[in-house]
Amino acid sequence: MPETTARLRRLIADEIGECCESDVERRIETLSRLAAENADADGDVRFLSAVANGTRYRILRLLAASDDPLCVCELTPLLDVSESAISHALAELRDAGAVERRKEGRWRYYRSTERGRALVEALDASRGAN
Amino acid sequence: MPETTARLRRLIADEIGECCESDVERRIETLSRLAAENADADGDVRFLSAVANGTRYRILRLLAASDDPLCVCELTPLLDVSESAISHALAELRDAGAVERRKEGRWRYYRSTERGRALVEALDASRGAN
DNA sequence: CAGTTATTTGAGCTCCTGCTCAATCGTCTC
DNA sequence: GAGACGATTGAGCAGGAGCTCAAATAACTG
Repeated sequence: MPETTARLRRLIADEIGECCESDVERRIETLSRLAAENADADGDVRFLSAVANGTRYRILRLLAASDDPLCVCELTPLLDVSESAISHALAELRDAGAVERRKEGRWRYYRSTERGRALVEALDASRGAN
Repeated sequence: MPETTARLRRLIADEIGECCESDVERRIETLSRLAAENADADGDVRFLSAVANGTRYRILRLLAASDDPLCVCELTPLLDVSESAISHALAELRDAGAVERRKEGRWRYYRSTERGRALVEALDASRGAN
């Protein structure tokens, strides 16, 4: 990584007049601590990737908004993709921890997790904020 | 859509003993209203897609956590991808409304939007909830 | 236990994503 | 205005995502 810090060094020099190697290192140190605080970046990205898709996001919204859990056959008529696609989608959402499943006879009831609801609420609350 | 409601009909029959066509329609009606309430699904998915990537999510976290806006050259040494990749990433985050830009001489300073911060906070708050 | 029914799983195909490299755009400095 | 500099943009490629179809499970029903 020879060139990655050259510009940063000049930026710091711009800001405080002078800049030696240790100034650069200190700044990088500080910044990298920022993002690390209570983060599980990979887990979060897995969660976000699961939700970042029209079909899956719509499913999550339905489940998050519904008081009682819903079963696959209730989702099917609302989402113009195949039943199979919905099942695949639910599996991904479940892996990611956005959705939970309960078995009951041959029906499977799905509902949103806390985290799923938290995401939907955050998006609703911040809509049009900026 | 010939087959999409057949199972739903049987589910309702399971639940309430009987089920006619209008019961099915009423249920679908109710459910589709659920997800529609204060939603902009496409916009949300665009936003989520922008954030659902290791590089972009790390950038967002850095910007969301930092008190002052950061410039590209401060991000570069923290994110083992090219400067160009970071610029692409920032452009996507900006399009999606997760990040804002301020020009200052030849430097460009980026900071998170309200919405970007809201997302990060929701994820941090719900970590390990389920 | 043979047949339905509700859902899941796997294969496979197409299209989209994320990166790098090279070229370009504005800004500043001499 | 020539050159350096910070950042951006576009082309292009490898690998991943999202869907459908067909086949497999698992549970109930006679």
